[in-house]
Amino acid sequence: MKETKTALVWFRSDLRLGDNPALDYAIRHFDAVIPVFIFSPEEETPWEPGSAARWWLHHSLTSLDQDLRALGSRLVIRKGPALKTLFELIRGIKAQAVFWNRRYEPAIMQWDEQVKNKLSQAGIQVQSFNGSLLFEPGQIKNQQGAPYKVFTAYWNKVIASEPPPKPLKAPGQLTAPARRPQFLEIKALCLEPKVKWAAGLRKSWVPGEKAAQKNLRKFIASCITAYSIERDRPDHEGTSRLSPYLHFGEISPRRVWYSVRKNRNTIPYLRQIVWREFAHYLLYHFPHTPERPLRKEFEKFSWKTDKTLLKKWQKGRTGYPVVDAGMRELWVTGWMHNRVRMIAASFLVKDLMIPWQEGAKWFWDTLVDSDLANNTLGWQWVAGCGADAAPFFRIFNPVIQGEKFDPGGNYVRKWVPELSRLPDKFIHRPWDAPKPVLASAGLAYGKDYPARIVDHNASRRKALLAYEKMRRALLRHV
DNA sequence: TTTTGAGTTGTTCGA
DNA sequence: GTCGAACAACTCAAA
Repeated sequence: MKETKTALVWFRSDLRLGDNPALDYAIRHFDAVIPVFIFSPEEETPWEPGSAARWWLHHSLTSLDQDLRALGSRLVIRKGPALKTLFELIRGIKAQAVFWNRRYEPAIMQWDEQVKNKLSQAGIQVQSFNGSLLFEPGQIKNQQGAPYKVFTAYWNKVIASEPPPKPLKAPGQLTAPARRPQFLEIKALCLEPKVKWAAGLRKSWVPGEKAAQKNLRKFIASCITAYSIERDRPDHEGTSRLSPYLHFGEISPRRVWYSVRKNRNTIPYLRQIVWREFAHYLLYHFPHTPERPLRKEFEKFSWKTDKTLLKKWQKGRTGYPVVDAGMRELWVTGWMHNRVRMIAASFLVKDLMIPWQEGAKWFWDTLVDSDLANNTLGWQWVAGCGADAAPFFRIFNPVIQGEKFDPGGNYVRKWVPELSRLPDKFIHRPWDAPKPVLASAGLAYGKDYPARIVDHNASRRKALLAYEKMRRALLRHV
């Protein structure tokens, strides 16, 4: 009798069955395939999944397990360390091979290298695949052979290159091995928060591959052509909201790429998908950037550490309605509209002059889509210290931004209900509202809703001065 | 090697 | 109300 060939497929940030290169390869070359997920946050420090991401992961694993059951399989859940666990599984079921889709975070890539070497040395067949990016980050270079630091140049290169591989079909069935290894219940990973805090997340999201596909279809059918304008409106549903699904790999960027029919109207959205790509590319080539600025001169910037102000920002009590709305949306739903992310981030970095790393940490813990590459790029972009960043003197005015992108104030009214009865004219500047207006809106200004914690005009000037100082110091050095 | 043109998302000021 | 320039040079990438 012929020996049964068994392979492990190690699931990580690719919690899907469709367009999953590692799974596809294993099924085509092996008799039995065992899907495995190993939870080992200690191998991701200091960027282990935050609270919101853990909640998402719990439900995403549940969904993946359900989809696997429909194919006659189950997801084998274990706790790390990854290498040790893989060896245990291999011995237990006599597997000959391990396959996985790569992650591109610097620390994880180092672990992967080790895992690959040790497994190979033990005579196990090992192969990793690209399941989460359109292009291999190492392969795109400018004419000088160096990595791009300007998005448009990167974009031009990408669209002039060979298109990414077409997405792979999901398997129709999965042959289980004769003996299944022991596994944990998903609950045993303790991913769900103990406090009731997850209610807002549950109300806002349905994690999982099916939901991801449904959302993509819906977005393409109804929003994508108006995306370039509507994406800036936090009071409308103009974005795809695919970020958490992309982060956990519940949908692949290749699927998105090929589902979007390319014409003039859809380019703005594809550009965003390529921005995600660019973020991973930069993290790959500049692995220190989650902690330190890409532009070195910013290490000399005179940031302020003020725990009280940071807390007020985190809680959405800055006194600037659009900033507070965003921070509260984040806290309740685990997500914030991108336009508002920029406004809120600019406020932290420039109005409060608190280091961008503090903001990045808070976002990391509270976002369901927290992604090291995207989060790093976003914060460094706002702070002016990253690739292709906004110049530092470009400072968002929270009132103007609010009036421009939430003109009816509906976004603010939704998330800052104590302001909801203010007329449009004052919804983004309650400090200007005359007493009778406040009274008829039922608002005790400074009590129900906080007075501004800083004056934007003054803090803007201070930030510009600090920037000027940093530049001068740099020039003296040269 | 040198030159040239361009660079996600802004605000303010003055004409 | 609308428009263009200034902000402040600098770095990047291609020719």
